[in-house]
Amino acid sequence: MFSKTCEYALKAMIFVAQKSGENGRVGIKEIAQGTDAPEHFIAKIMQELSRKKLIQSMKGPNGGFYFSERELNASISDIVKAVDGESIYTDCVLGLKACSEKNPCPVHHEYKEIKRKLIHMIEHNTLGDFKVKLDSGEFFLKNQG
Amino acid sequence: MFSKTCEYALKAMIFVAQKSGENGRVGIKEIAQGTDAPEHFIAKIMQELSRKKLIQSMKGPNGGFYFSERELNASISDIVKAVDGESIYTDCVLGLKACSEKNPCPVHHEYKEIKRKLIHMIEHNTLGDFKVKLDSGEFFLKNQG
DNA sequence: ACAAAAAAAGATATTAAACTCTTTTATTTT
DNA sequence: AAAATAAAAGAGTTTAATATCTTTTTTTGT
Ligand code: FES
Ligand code: FES
Repeated sequence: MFSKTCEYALKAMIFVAQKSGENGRVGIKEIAQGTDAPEHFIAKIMQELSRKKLIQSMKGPNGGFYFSERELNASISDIVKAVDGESIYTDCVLGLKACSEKNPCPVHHEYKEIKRKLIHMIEHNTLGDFKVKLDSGEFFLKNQG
Repeated sequence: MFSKTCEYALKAMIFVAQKSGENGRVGIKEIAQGTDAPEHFIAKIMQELSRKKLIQSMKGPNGGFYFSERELNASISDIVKAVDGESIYTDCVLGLKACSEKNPCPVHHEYKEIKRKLIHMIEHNTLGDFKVKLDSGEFFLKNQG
């Protein structure tokens, strides 16, 4: 569904949302550890997200990534768009140039319902929401073991 | 959602399902044309599907691909499994090793509903069903123009 | 039997995604 | 000011997906 890069991005953002707060910033090493992602790769991704103002960063000792309130209101969808572009909105299941009513593929009418729910899911979950969810301990960002 | 290879496979299979029948077999060139796919690439894919008994093929003059009744009962899901494997069943939205109740990611509970519908969609649409659909002229396997 | 047609098979090439390594810049602490 | 820390930036590598090209085998029609 999403690119691997995007999966890493989402996990990292959710991880930082949970970890950061009063206590301060979260470093790349900690993010990589906490989400089972390759350190240098996730660093690149965070760099990009930072450039796009979806997260704050600070260099130097005690530096790292963190959120201001504003950014905690960003939805999964905002991150997905930043990394994978609009494809989830425009892709046709069978790979037609665009998913549309004018040139529908044979599964279009069944898929559009699903797509609606998919989009609802990513647009109505903010990073802030996940912070609460993860604190409950019922959800994970990496496999146990 | 599906790999490009899988999209090609699906379109090709649906195309042949529609075209074949009393009139006979459908050649690779015609399939490539009719689905906007690279000829040599789709040839490879059909080869594999034929080896997996999801479609029949015949070499030589008037040769090509065709279905027997049995194969027209195959679902989208059968083709997806043959090409992309089980990933649609097992993938976690955030890329955890597996999508499961035991190690759920933060979007799992919302996603599993969607996934259920997705799986229903691919399991309850047979190639035969598409034949009818496409004959109606309301659906397309490639972009117009 | 021979030539033509068409898929099967094998081998190779291209491209894009995923990942790594090295150097630079900003910030803080001493 | 100097040293240490950590992200930013740049460059490079690896791997997997996508695509093409060439040869072989099977079948049919003459
Ligand atoms: S046109 Fe194919 S999913 Fe909408
Ligand atoms: S565990 Fe992530 S979607 Fe099910």
